[in-house]
Amino acid sequence: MQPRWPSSAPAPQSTSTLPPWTLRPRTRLAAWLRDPEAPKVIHGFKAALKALTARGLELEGVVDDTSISGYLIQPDRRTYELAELAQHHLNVGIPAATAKAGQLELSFDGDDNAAADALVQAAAVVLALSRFFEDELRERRAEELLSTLELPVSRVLADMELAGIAIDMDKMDDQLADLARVIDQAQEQAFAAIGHEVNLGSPKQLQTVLFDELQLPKTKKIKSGYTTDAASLKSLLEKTGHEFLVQLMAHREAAKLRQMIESLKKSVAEDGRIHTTYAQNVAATGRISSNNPNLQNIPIRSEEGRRVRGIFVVSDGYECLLSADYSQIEMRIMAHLSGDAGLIQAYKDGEDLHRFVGSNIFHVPTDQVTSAMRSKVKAMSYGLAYGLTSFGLSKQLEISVDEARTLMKDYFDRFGAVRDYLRGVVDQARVDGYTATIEGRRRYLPDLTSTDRQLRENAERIALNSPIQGSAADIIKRAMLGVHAELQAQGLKSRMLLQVHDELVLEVAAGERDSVEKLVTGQMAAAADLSVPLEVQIGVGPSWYDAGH
DNA sequence: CCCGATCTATG
DNA sequence: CACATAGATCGGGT
Repeated sequence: MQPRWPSSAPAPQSTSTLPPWTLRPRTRLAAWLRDPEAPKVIHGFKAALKALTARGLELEGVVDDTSISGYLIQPDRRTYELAELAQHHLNVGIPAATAKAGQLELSFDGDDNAAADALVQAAAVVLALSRFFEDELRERRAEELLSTLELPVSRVLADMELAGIAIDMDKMDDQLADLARVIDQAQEQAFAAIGHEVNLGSPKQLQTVLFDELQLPKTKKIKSGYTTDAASLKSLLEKTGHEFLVQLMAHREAAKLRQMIESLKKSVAEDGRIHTTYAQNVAATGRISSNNPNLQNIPIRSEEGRRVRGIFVVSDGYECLLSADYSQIEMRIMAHLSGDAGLIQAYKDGEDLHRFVGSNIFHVPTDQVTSAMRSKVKAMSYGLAYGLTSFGLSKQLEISVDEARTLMKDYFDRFGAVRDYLRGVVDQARVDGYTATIEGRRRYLPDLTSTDRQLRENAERIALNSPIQGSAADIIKRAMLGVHAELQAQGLKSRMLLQVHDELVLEVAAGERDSVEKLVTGQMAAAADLSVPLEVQIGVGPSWYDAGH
């Protein structure tokens, strides 16, 4: 009996990013856990025990029903460990597993019994191995984060995945038909503009058309020549007014939307709903990611794209969809973390932050801040949390580097605490080797001391951003726990469906609208105790489009 | 059939 | 020469 990690194996490396392995699908896992008659558990577990023993691994502690499920619902830990297993090229004894180099995949395409068995076996493996990682968990001071935040959130996510969101198939088909018309026409006119056909979806062929045939001015260089991205096409159009560009851009946008809707259509389950899968262990900052399909990047910025949100609808028995989002949460976190008195007061006073900042750095009264000034300020304020450079700002705003530099200087002259904070974060991270969020979630950044300038500066920008983005992730996770618990406590039938980083989408049961609105606002606002208030905006409507604000 | 490159959607 | 993601398509290489 060898309960130790194989001595030949290298020690697990501490990495800043948790590996992207997921034990899927959580929807079935959640359903299985809720299944009152799940006697197959015991059978599968015994088989797992045997498989483990055969490989010289030992299970410690209580190995009854309770402790099995206890580990089954620890996806963060579970996936981390399975990934480690893969790194060590160990066969975990799961029949459906295929272990390539550096990769381990669990497949549950069989019947439910097989799926359950595989899950239980995976759980047994995790149970056997979890203690190898307890040291690292302790080292990272992450026990509380895991037990009070991530694990409870995991259960909430399981509910959300299982619920899914209803889809209006007719509306979907209408939009597809509309887009097909736009695409056909744009393609036809694009071909007419250059006198021949070309694959509009091939950047390489487009390069030939734009820069060889049409002799348009050169755009930004990329590995394969010159870029044909949207920003460049737009600037080319402004310079040349060429009809081909108009049609190409129209084609790109419509084709992209059609593709997205087609893909969403394929994701609609038997129940007429889309069930995404959330991952807690992919984004290094602590954000949740969504895949299969990704419901966190449904268009909103252009009106054409935004209409896609109209296909996400409220279902029978419910009154409406409700969208609740944090207003400027990252800026507020920056105000809080930096302790900048001016910013904090502005938020406390409920001012329009960008207008307020604009008035300060342009030295005009707030009512004389033009929309051009405001949008510059907005771009800069957001950029600060990304490690903005004057060059980057100049490109973003299409202004000179000098103007951008002046803008930043004026900002820091007025809000010095922000500059000090940003500088301090990087210095501290260099000393500690990691950054931390308000909940203590760490991101290790070994590259901060690299001699490679590119690597080091990348790490520095990551160090600036991670506490901010990560703290926002912490906060909305706390809010989700609060909303989930409070819905239950008040015996409401409304339910959370989606999370989009700073937004929650709920399906409101008949007659519950007022209480849900109050509850969600309250829980989101109270999810963290910052030196600035957390404001929550609410919208309701029959579809996600209508609930937007 | 895999994978890097390119492009684009979101916060 | 901005932070964090997911994913489609193209086209060259295995």
